[in-house]
Amino acid sequence: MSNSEEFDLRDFFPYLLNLAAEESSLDFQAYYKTRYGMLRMEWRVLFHLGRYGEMTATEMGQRAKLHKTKISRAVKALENRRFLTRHEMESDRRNELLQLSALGKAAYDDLHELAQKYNQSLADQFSKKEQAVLRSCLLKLAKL
Amino acid sequence: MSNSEEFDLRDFFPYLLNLAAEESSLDFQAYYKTRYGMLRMEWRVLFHLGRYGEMTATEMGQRAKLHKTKISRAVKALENRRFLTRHEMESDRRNELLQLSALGKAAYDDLHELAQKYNQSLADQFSKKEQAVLRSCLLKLAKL
DNA sequence: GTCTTTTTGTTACAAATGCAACTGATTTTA
DNA sequence: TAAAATCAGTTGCATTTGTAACAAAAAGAC
Repeated sequence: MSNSEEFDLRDFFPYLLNLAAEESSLDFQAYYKTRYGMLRMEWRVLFHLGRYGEMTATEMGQRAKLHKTKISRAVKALENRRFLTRHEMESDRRNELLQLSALGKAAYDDLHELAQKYNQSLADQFSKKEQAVLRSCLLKLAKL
Repeated sequence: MSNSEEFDLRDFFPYLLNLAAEESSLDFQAYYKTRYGMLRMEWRVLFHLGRYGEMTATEMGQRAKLHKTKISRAVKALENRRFLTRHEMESDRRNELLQLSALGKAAYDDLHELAQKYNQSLADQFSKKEQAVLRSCLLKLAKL
């Protein structure tokens, strides 16, 4: 029925990508979760604000391809924990400018630095050449 | 504050992997979802049984690194839809041998073939060399 | 001007997941 | 062999997510 030459899950890129994504996120996730009580979306929002400066939720949604409900909830959670503040824009009161508080910036700096080290430890498994190929393939697959 | 040489989300492998995994799964996911009403876990369980033959839930859990509750629920759903049957093992009545029904096998054959084509279309974006590097990096990252 | 449409962001409800407690079967220990 | 520990699998509950309906503000039609 199923001979050993057959197409295997280990050959199926979506499967491999999912496993690799989960596995490679675990330790970092554990850090921001236990240290700052953040969820993945909250970490992403924090990162975007820390990295690219203040912006509105819609702007972030376009940049990061995140749905507005995800952002809305992450922003609320971050606001409750005093990591960011919102400022209604006078030009259009539907828009809110999001920006990190000092607390948020401190968390960003810490996580940013850790992310960099963490990433390096992942990359160190591979040669420079492999890293470059991997990165460019992932960018293509992610349609970035 | 944040200069443009700074470490970016696009350099962060866990992030890239997550996006690539999501994006690359979308179309295939849509197929088994609309065609067979399956969830991701159900497709994985179906695939394992179709590809590797009958086995117990625990065996599958080890093979696929899936938690037993996920398997339990996926098995129940597949059983309800008549895609598989269970057989209590006489040697140890805690164990249940899972095997695909004819219906399940048909679904597996269809999805297996599609997965292969789908995978090929993903792979076609890259050179043979790149494909090999990508695959080996992902296997390492996934700790397989 | 006011009526309709679009846009920003929130909320409500259903589905999916993770974790821990549970049942029933088997093995170990004393 | 009786009590305790272990193991396979299930269920319940709390958390997270996805979808769609929603309210408020702004823009456009007329």
